[in-house]
Amino acid sequence: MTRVLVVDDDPAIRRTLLANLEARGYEVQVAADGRTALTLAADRRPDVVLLDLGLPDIKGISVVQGLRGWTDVPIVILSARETEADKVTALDAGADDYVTKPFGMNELLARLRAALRRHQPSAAAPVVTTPDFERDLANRTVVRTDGTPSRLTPTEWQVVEFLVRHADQLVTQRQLLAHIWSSPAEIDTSLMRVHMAHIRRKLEPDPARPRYFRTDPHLGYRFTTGRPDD
Amino acid sequence: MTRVLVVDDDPAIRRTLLANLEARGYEVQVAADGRTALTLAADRRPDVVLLDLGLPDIKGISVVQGLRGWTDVPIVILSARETEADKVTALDAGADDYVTKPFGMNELLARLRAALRRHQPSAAAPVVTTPDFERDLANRTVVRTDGTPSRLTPTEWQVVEFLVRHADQLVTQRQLLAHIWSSPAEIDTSLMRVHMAHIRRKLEPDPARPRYFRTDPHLGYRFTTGRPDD
DNA sequence: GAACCCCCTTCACGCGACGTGAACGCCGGG
DNA sequence: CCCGGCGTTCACGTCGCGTGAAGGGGGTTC
Repeated sequence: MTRVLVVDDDPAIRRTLLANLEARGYEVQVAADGRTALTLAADRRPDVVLLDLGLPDIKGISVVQGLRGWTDVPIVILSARETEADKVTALDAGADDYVTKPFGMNELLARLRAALRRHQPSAAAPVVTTPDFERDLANRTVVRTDGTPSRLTPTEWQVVEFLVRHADQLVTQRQLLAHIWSSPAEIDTSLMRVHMAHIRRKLEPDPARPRYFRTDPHLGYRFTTGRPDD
Repeated sequence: MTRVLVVDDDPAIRRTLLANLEARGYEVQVAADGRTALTLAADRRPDVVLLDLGLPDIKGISVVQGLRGWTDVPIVILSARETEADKVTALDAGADDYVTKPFGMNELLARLRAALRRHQPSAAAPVVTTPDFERDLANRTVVRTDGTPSRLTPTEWQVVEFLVRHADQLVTQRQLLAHIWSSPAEIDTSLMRVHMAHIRRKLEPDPARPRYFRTDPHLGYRFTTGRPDD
């Protein structure tokens, strides 16, 4: 059963979406404000999020950022604002699609299907444990076995998330730039290097000789839990 | 460099898109009709396709279907038609996004970035295997059967790639120089010799007596998986 | 509204890996 | 015996990568 999280402060729209989605066999959760949305998303793990940008408590954009800090769940924006700047901001924050109100229900459903279709559900468990540290998804912290906890910034978290999701696979610089920075060409890799240095300092037992976050020269990086072999 | 395939029969729109995309660092290919688009897509393997639905020869929808038959490349539809039915048809045929003309360039670019961001290039990895080593295309590594993995530098990889693609065929020095170093004449072959030595040292069981990367005196090299016969 | 703080980004520098050219030794053929 | 092609080694310049430090922008707090 596909789970949809609907976030909108307008009860009428919530009702309409709920009815239409359930009629088509989706399992629907609803939230009226941003905080509830973030909590529900973490708790129920929806397969797709329908998000209204005009929320009472926190900005819709913050909800996008909050979600993107730890999940790749598809996000379809619903908004009455239709200026280009609004759309660009939301899409670059990590949203997958942007539909302006008033919207046609059939089009919305088609865009929903498109978003679901291209999303490959993350294969592995969101919790990763290595001999040296453990990733705590809930509070976005990492606990090292020597006791010292460490906190990752949003960007660092995204990089770790992406690498962990492709464990033992090569992740090219290009993939990272495209996925996290939406950068068309590999114009500048220095940013990545800085963030990788920060990540290693926080997670690696010996940052100078990385065991988990390895470098593939001229290609990219890879996360591996394997033996420390060289 | 990210490659974009632009498909539109209107020269003015092609020009506009070409200029804007190239200004942002994309590598752009253009096609004015559906057949050209399909050929170009198969030939050049773009990272994303911008497709106008109103084409002279075949229906835009057919282009979407033709592409989806063998590739997951993101497709962003550009169309003057804005009825819901058109959008639903295109999206359900496999398109990733649908933008109606006239469109804002910034929004289009943002949607392009979004489409690129969520697309994970499929790792279709033809693997070459010999009794002594195995070439892993996705990971850009070579694993020798004795267990020791080996990493090829970019130049070495190019040479191996070229030779393997012409397995059991003679590859002349001139071909190698032209393809990898873009040197018109065989001014200097010492470079090749150095790189061949490196490759053999990394891959051959006995570098002094090459089994896979053989020399054809006065002519060039050849890669063969056959028996060690002489 | 102003002072903070966090975090992303940019720059400079050192180090090691890689590509390149040249020199040398080996071998087979003329 | 000379000569040319090939494999190997070495030195040097360049580039990619890791690291430290500083700038600046957005959000939060009072």
